[in-house]
Amino acid sequence: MKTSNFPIFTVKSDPSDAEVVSHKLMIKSGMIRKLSSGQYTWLPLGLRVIDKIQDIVRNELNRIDCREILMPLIQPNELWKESGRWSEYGPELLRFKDRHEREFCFGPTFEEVITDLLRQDLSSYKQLPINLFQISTKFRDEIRPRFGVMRSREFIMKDAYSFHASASCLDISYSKYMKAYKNIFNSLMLDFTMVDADSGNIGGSESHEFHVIANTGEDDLLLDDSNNGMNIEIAKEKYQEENLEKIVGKSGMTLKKGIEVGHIFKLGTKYSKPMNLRFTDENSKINDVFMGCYGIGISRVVAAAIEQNYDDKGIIWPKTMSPFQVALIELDSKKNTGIREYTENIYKALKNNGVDVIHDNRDLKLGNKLADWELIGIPNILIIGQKETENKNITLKRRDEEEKREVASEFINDSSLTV
RNA sequence: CGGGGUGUAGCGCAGCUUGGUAGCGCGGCUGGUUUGGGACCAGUAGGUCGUAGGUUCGAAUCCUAUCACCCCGACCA
Repeated sequence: MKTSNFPIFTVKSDPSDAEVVSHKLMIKSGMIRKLSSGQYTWLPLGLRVIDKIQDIVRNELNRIDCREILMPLIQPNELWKESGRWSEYGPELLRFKDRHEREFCFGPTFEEVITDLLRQDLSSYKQLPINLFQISTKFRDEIRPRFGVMRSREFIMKDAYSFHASASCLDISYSKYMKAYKNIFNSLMLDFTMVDADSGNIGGSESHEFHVIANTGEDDLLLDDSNNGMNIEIAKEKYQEENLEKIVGKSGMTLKKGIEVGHIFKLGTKYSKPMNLRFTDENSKINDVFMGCYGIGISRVVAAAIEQNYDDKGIIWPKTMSPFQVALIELDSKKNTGIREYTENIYKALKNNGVDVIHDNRDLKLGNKLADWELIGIPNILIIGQKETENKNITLKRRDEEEKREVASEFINDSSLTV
């Protein structure tokens, strides 16, 4: 990839309407632009980060044999009436009529649609378990969207659903997802915790939340020294206490702020029963299907990762979700074709090595280019100008190091440049 | 929905109190000099001052309405 055909839209000044650091940095680095409140366009740079996260999520879900599907964004109200949520779900559910006066809603979550899907094709216990997921844009008409993509109305979510012949099978699957989620957030290199949670609007018997720990988080968590614990609603119930300070005293644990990036639920038969999703078991008996559902806020993960990894220069990406592994800066190439040739060779060699590299061939000064790539947060910056071309070496500036250093051109084979 | 705030050039802002026909920084474009941490000089383009109405000889400025956006709260994955 070269900057000549990969638009870089960095800006110098802080956007006037951004409050939290992730929102500011996502705008400044040119990852997103606002369309209207709670709705953002993902630019090429931002979308690369989304893609990196999705790759990791897909990989882990494939490992537990969860298969990908894609469901429509707009859903007919009949299904929601069947489940009872047409009346239960608040104004967050954006409803509208089509030209035939049929009522629809924008999908905030997909239990109804997938339950309907499965009841058409599921009949026997021999087909179970079934695990499906999708990654798609969801819409929730938030009371107050805020903090950029942290709490937006349109957002990208991975939602998975599992279907089982019994509660014990659901339990087994639930722990598989729990493990997969831990793998996902470990792969994303985030400081996170899993806590006992309230199942809220989605419903069901048991649920756990995954939080990225960050001071700017909107959720209160009660955690012990190893960051195990529960969300604050559960804590209030458990300790029969509303006052947060008293809860801390009673529990001996600490209050921390978290950004909820994942939530897993044991739904049981909450949807299968009212919507008649049933199967015939080995004794020819008809039973309700046991279900689980498992969400990850992909777009929110991006913001959460930044809240946890930045400095005064900009973002510091965990390498697994960085839009690029290497920014290759070419200097002064106008006056000396040897520089261009040497840089081009390094670029090609990096690509041949499978390094995810962006070649900055813009006609800008070193300071401008460094500032851009440090703002964007690329882990490795390689600089090539007159000096390096003559010495046949490269200057390396790591995002997490203060000083630049000269390395031999063979450095392009270094394993630290790949994920 | 309640409270607070902001809308002026692509971005960030000043001007508004005290009405006289719009300015600064950054960015853009052209030319030149530069070039290893956000260069300099010269020139140039770009704005129905959120929108609508009103007051006035005259409105970015005063009045009314309205819309959008941000913050706090209630709510929520």
